[in-house]
Amino acid sequence: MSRHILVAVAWPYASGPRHLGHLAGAYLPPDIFARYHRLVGNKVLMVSGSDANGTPITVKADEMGLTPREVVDIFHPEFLGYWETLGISFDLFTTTMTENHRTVTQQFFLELLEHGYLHKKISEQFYDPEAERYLPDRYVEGTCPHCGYEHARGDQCDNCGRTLDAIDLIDPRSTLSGATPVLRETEHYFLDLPAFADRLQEWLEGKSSWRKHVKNWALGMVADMPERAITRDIDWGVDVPVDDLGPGKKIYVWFDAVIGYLSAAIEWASYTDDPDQWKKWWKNPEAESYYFVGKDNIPFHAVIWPAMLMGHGDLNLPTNVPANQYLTFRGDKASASRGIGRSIAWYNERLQPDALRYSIAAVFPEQNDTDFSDDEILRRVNEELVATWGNLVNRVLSMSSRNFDGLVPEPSELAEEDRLILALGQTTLDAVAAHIERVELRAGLRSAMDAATEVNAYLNATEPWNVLKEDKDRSGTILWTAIQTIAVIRVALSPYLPFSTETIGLMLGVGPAVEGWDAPRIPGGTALGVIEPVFIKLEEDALDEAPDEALEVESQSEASGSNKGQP
RNA sequence: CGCGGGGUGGAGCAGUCUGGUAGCUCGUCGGGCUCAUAACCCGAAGGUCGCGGGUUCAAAUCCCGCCCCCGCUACCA
Repeated sequence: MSRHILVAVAWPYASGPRHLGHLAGAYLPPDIFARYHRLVGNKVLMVSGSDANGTPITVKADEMGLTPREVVDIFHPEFLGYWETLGISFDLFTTTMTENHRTVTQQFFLELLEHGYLHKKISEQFYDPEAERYLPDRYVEGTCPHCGYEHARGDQCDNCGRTLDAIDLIDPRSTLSGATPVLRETEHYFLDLPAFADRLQEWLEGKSSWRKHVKNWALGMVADMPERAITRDIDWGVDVPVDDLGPGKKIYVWFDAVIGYLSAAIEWASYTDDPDQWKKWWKNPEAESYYFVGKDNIPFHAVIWPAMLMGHGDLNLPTNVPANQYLTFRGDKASASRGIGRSIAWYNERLQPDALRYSIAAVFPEQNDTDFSDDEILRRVNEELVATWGNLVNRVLSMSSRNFDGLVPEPSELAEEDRLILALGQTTLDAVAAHIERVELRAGLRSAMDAATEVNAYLNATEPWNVLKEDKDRSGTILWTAIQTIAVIRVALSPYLPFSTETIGLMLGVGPAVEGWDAPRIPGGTALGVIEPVFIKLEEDALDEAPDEALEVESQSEASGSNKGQP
């Protein structure tokens, strides 16, 4: 029976290029997960979009001398380019600037208001009398109350690293005008999170399959939650749908960003011939939803968004939030100034998409921060992808093609060793499926690659190239067996490596598409395609950059913004 | 300060819940093979499992204390 699966992907801020950390944390995992489920026959809806609101966008706009909308118009297309090149298979990648998103957000707000979960509260916030506007924390600078550092930002002190409250700064200054900001009372709507504490706790404790760091962090947070402001004194964002706060208020970005998962599903459905079908993923209690985010976003997706959904009612809560930890580049000194700032686009220009997908998926930081470097990419690609899998395909198919008239050999009687390796195919599919179902994507990839190693060993043991000289039938049987197994491993790897999957399908004579999550049979006599190496072996200096280029990348990274995925 | 996660052979990770001679991928060294993108296969060396106590016949695994790293809502990967 086919399941409905919502694959919700963290919304990247359209404030700068994305880098490999984002890819590993939030974008590649959901694609692998979604591709697998589509092959199994489940109904997948995978949505996300550019987050167009929020301080990072306005900061960036001020920096570039553009309007926030113009900033989004620069980076949103860049993101679309990443997904296209890397095959990240969104059903919809929209933005939070759409009329639809505005409407859905406002309706959500009104629903919570009606249910009594939103309260107005007056608080104090810094106001810049010269610029005539309220200041977000990071627009305020002053002396750190903890260490005395004179240029601490309102949200954090760069010297001692402590998280600050702007109000605690000594001798505060506005970074906009230099003026001394004054505290002003301002009224805002707050989400009554404490009202959900008990329900959240009960709900979270039932999540036995969640990753430990996600569940425990969420549970720890539930124990002591303050009410949380959902409006702000800013002029860029979604309008508050009630007018009793007075002018100059917008919905706070984190509130509208998570609603994007819902609004994007609704927008997607509006383009189909059944505009109501988003409900199959959101209102059908059997439907599942998986939220792919970085670890910094756990509070929003494992606690606050579920609370909002509970308050709204009639919408599905997350099935799982398989948040990844961080991919770090610290270990490689040379990369400290390069790898971090490099955009996904930079790597796309230098690597085959599947090579990048492979090297990242092999090190997904699923349990803890994982260190990564350009050397690691080269190694993973050359020693694992090219040598083990690419070479297996190449050695088997070129031998078959050359000695059997470009056809898949006809098998004769199977030996025990052949049956064993054929059985490996189904075992591998089952193992990979089990891992992906549990969102253990790295382990799933490992299982598939292990199968490739076993086939290589089978070939070394059976030596079809020698057998060929005395017993062509036997040699053909061995090659037929290897081809069947390659065909299965191709299926198992297809969620990870969609591009080479197509290439290999053409070589195998079965066409580019994978039909389903099961072992295909390729009959003897099938015409093989043109056989050539699938993956390009990388030169050692493939990721070294030219000197002049370095400067450009450096400045780009300076300008580049939040690399956080999310609200 | 507090909360969560982590600290395992040269690198990256699994194992910790359900104590019982420390495992995987890569690298290194040696061997085999030669169909294949100098690719593939086999074997070996290499770890007092962050530190110090404790429980136990037995601890990477349970308990206590300490140290270090990452994150905790925005430009930090």
